[in-house]
Amino acid sequence: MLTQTAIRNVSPRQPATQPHRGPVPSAASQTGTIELMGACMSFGANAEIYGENEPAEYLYKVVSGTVRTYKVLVDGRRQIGAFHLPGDIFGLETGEVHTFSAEAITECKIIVIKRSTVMALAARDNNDVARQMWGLTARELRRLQEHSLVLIKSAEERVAGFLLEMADRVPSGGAVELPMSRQDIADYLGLTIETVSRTLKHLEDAAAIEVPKRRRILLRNRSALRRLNA
Amino acid sequence: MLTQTAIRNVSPRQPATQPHRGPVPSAASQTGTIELMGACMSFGANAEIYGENEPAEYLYKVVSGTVRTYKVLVDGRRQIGAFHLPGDIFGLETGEVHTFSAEAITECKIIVIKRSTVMALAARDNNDVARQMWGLTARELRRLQEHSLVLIKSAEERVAGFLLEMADRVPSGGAVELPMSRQDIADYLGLTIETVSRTLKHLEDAAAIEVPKRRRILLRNRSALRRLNA
DNA sequence: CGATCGCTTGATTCCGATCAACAGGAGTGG
DNA sequence: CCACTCCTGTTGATCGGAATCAAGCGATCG
Repeated sequence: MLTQTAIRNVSPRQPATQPHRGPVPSAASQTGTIELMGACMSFGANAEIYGENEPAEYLYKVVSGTVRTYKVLVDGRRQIGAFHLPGDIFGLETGEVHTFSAEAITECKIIVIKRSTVMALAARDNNDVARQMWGLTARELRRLQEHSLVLIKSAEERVAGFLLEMADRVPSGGAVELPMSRQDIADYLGLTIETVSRTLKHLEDAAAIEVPKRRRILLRNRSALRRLNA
Repeated sequence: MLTQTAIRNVSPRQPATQPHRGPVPSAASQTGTIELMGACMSFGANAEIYGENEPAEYLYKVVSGTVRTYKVLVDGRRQIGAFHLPGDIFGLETGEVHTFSAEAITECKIIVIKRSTVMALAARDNNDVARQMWGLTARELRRLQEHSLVLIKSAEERVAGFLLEMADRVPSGGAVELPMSRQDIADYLGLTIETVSRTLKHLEDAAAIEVPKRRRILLRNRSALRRLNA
């Protein structure tokens, strides 16, 4: 068992603990054109799903759990590009290799589909599949375009925007259950954990949110958050 | 002829001066599948090409000149998403409206193609066109994914990275002729003009670059820049 | 029960923003 | 030609927000 911890910055902040396990046939949550062709796999918390620059042989759909995709610079700084929640498809590439790494944040069940299968289908028969792939890519592009605005936002605006984004994606009525750590949030928003923590406090003091448990956040005043979101 | 101009945003830093002119038949620089179907138009410096949330009826290919795409927040902060140089295609959307605004930075010649034409072609005959569209979208996604790393970079790293990016795109051997202002660079990198200016000075002092004219930059030491790019 | 981990809170530092003045062209008109 | 303005970019001084450094705290777990 790896006891290597507490290195913190200088390298992987959340070292992956488990490599791929063999495909574990399991019930898919919903049906569509694509996910019929794949097997369901399980990943433990912090398990690596794939690494940057690895050949992109598969495409993934989250059944349960949460996934982060990220890049790390040589000196250990990490940028999380996206969080993927149940229903989301990720790992879709047109190039030969993955442009990001992917890790399970929590325990995950994920449908894994062979890329070649999809591509062949898109090429031969059905150009509907090709359009579906294009649609997914474009959707991801729009998300990232929106996210690029964080560059010109203050810490408060970033955190407020993040909470609204999460609230939209997990329609659990007023309360947001965060699957990811403060460090993950920080690396997604380009802030430090301390700043994320302090900013949540500010928002709580301003009565915009309530934080009954660390990972559970109630949005008390969405319009205030939206105003902050700039 | 539409004369509707100059409504623009609340506090335009670079107000658009000219609306669309009528299509001006002109020689295309290169041939491909797509640009055969379009007309060439001219835009003056700072002319608006399209606005955010306007219906995305066309798709654009730069023949000459440079284009910026951007979003502005209510309070006037601007984020430039991309610079488009000759050969680049932009304005491609899967949704019904543009997610960014687009303006000519310099005088531009641009091929304008009806979106419906391309889409119809992609749907009916040729699924090669659909794949080409997908490829373009994916390419843009990768660019933006790479750009998202600026969030965790210092001013020096951002500017160094920008210069290398531009040098790659304009293969003019060692020297980079910048078509955009310092303000544009700043809004692309999430910095201020002052910081961009100072950082260029630092890089010059460190003998990594040379700035004989304001818009002309010589990369003296690329490996140093690459090291800074982190 | 200590131990570890994830998070919070406080003190201080520092990078880049802001405020402010100035410099160098480019264009204009006398 | 020069005097003028306008515009873009540079440079300097100061400020401020977030990073960094450093404890401390409260869960969860062996």
